[in-house]
Amino acid sequence: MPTPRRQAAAERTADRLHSAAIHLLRRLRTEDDASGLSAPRLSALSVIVFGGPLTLGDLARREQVRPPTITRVVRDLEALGLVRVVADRADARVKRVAATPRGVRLLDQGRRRRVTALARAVAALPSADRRALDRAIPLLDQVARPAPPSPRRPATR
Amino acid sequence: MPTPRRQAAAERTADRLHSAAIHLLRRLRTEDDASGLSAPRLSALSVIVFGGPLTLGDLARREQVRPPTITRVVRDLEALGLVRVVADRADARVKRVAATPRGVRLLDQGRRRRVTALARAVAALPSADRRALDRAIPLLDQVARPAPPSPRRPATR
DNA sequence: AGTGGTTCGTTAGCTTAGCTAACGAAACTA
DNA sequence: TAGTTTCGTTAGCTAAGCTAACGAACCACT
Repeated sequence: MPTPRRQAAAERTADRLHSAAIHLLRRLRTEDDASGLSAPRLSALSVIVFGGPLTLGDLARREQVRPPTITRVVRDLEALGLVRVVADRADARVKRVAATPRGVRLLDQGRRRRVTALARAVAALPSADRRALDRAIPLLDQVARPAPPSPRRPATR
Repeated sequence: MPTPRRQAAAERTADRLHSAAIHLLRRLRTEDDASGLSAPRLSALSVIVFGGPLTLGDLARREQVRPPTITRVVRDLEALGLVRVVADRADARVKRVAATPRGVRLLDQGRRRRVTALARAVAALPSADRRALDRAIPLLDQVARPAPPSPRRPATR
């Protein structure tokens, strides 16, 4: 494919991908209700569960939001008994946040529900379509990755 | 494929898709600012541009939001001079919304800017991968769609 | 011709989740 | 010890979603 046409085709793909991602996210969000947690809270909880005890600043960076947003999310999650905030012994400015057993349990159930709804839709596809989807997922992750400094893949652990 | 294994495979696919969608959306969100339009507005404008004149109800369904949300989005897009709302001649209840030339232009420019990074990543893929990705996008939209009443695709125009 | 239900879109008002600006407390530096 | 930086919070704004309630237009059926 000549370069200009290839570029145009890539932009069309990127545009449709953008739209599809928005729609998919909306769809997933409707499943959040069942868990009782909204998407941002679930996402933060997920990071806390898998990321171990984190400072609030780290959590904000991982979630790509500003500190005040994290303050509120953590406050709410704590009020729900899903996380526990403890003072750092070495530095009195920082707070560390960790998941409670209840938080871990709820995350797992919530995620399962979300995935299950999606899985039903996936299972309803003809098998050729399922294979096509399966094959595309690593590509999604790849294009979602921030532009690497070198064209060569830098041995990502 | 036997049903239990098929179900398990679908759950794996759904799980990975869930994760990929989150990553992709985060990545895209960082590019949104350049266009001057928020993601929901851009998405609605895109549907209007490519979907021809639409009723507000149709637009709401396509965007998977409730009517009041669309009322507001369209009002704002109209105030920005990007779309035009006209009365339907046959039915005085409905309104049709179409893109203005400025809307088309802005979508194109905004889209171009916004998806450039993504398009670069897409263009960097081997052509077989690009084809695979392209093929999967309608499937993403399909699994994102709320569960249809019948398993048979109902001849969608 | 009217009457009763249905559909389309809007208005009102609420919630959630993001942001910036400003600030206090703690830590670091010189 | 005095100034600067860092961490998190508070205050207050905006965007974007929702439900409930409603008016206007249409449709069906006497």
